[in-house]
Amino acid sequence: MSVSKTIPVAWQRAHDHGQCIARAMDAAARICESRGIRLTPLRRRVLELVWENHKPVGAYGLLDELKREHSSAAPPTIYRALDFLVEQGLVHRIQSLNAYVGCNDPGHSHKGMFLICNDCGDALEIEDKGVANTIDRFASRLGFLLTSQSVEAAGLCPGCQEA
Amino acid sequence: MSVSKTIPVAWQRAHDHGQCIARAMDAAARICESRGIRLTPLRRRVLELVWENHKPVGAYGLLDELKREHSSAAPPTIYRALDFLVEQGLVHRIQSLNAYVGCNDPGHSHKGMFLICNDCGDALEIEDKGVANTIDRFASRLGFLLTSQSVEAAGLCPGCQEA
DNA sequence: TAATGTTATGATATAATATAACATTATCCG
DNA sequence: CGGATAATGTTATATTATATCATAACATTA
Repeated sequence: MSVSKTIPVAWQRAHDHGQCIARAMDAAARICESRGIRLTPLRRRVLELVWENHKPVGAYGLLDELKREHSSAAPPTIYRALDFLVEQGLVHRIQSLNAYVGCNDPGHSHKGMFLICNDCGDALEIEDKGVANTIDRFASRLGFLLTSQSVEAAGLCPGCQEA
Repeated sequence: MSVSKTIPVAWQRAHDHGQCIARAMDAAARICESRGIRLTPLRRRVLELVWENHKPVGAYGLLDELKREHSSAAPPTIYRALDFLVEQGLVHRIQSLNAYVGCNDPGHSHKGMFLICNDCGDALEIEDKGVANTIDRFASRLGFLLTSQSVEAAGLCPGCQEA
């Protein structure tokens, strides 16, 4: 991992993926196992492709990659796999980009929040109970029954500000 | 305005549009005037159409409405007008719906937050400094330079829970 | 008011994203 | 095994958004 004096350590640490793919695949296998649902080879491969990109990637980008090794793949192929992975919380959908990114911490339900760099396209997933709780409070005060929430912020990451 | 015993007053109040269209059009005219930019008849009419829908409406829905009175309208026509209105903060784009809704409180920059009903499709804009500030703090701690944020929560509004 | 630059709109085409619908194959479970 | 369910294959199409170039309206200055 390279080091910069001007980029906050917190950001660098948040981006230190390490063995993230292997860990993510292991976690996915365990989660599906424990839920009695099927992480088929196709779904597994799509999850790998999402992780291999290391940043949000669109459905058609993934489809192109998948086609190289799986010639029958078509739009429904990739959308079904992505729908499954998102439902199981293994992948997040970034609404503002129409793109998908691996969930850093699958398994226990959590409300994703993303910092998205408009320059390099990277997206950092942040775990924060404060925002989620504030939204929950608002909703319940208004009698609104929440089922999902999406928090996305865009701007420039530390690295892209330097350049 | 109809009254329900089980729907929180806060929600009902938030939905009491009253003379909202007229007010919104006046506000838009004043804002554009003060900024030295042009609220052309086309842009003005698109803003009215957004408001007349009273809930988030897609670009092609607006286009169909616009075409009835403006036969030359095509996709770029509506997207240009919407881009302008969003840039000026007169209209919000709901990312999770690919739809547009009038801004309740244009002029002074504010971070929109929306409660979106999956049943009736209505979206309530909420003004909240808490969420925005939390996101700001996170970003600055990580050295991330924020330029925009989008907070959207989905579920069932009080009315649709009753049904 | 003619020349020029700038902004807005017209018009056509196409890109990019997502789903419908139905056929076929694989897996589960009695 | 055999019937039910779930997953994938296949084709077609719907929906959302942008690229591109041409023309028109408006603004600025001479």
